[in-house]
Amino acid sequence: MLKIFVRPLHHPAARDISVEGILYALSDPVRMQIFAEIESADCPQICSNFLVVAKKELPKSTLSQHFKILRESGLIRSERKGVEMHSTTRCTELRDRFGPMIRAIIAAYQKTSGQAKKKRS
Amino acid sequence: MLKIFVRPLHHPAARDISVEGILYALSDPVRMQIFAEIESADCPQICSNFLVVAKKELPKSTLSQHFKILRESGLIRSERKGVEMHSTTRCTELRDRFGPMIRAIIAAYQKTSGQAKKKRS
DNA sequence: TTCGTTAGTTCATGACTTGTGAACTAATGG
DNA sequence: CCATTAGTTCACAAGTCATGAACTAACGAA
Repeated sequence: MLKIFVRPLHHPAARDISVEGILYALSDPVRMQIFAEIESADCPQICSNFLVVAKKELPKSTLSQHFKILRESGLIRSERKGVEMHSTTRCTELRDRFGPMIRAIIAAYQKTSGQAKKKRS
Repeated sequence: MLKIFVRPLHHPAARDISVEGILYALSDPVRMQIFAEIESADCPQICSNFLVVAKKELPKSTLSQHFKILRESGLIRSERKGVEMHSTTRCTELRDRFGPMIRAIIAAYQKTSGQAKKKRS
């Protein structure tokens, strides 16, 4: 049968990473948590996607989408390692392009998470 | 007839402002532009909503929604001044709660805006 | 007072997005 | 070659967003 299912794993070039795209990616609590975990585990940290997340009671397809959005926003770089997927933050490129923004976001998130009573909308 | 149409103009308390809500609000290019304009026009700057925006070729209802999202995320404070609406950034509260995050986002946005070739999704 | 204008909100709805189960791929280990 | 693990893709229901139409609310002029 030989269906060719190349799955390209697209990562944007550094110059194509936008502030808006990053903010959008991190505006979801699940993605923020995932990214903060990868980021704070000593940059650049390599980890299996679904071990990092410890399933979080979310379906695989949902997590797969979240990782895709993080990847395509330029925040993480993913590589297939055998049957697993490993992700690292693109922290050097991100710092070069956006200065202290990412660090400031993670710091603010870690300082305030779990204490807001309301959410948007 | 005397319909009472109180329109409350809700602003969240500082402790209820979340990082995710702010990132979501600023992940839209129109809102980012509006906020950057208010913010960079010397904090806290008071300005008529629709003059700041100079209509941007968007319908009023759309802009009204964008201002509402900025307001309810906690980024701006709005006040009715006669027939106009005036907004200021809540920069002191935001700095107290989130440190340099907002400034870092605006700086990164101003440094890179207009140069990304692709956008999210 | 009433009319007109300006500034903005609310509502309804159609278009787009997002989350998820089901079915799939792809690598590895018996 | 079958089973298992890890993850992706697809389809579609449910939710969110953008916008025109209709409205409010303040003010100025006659």
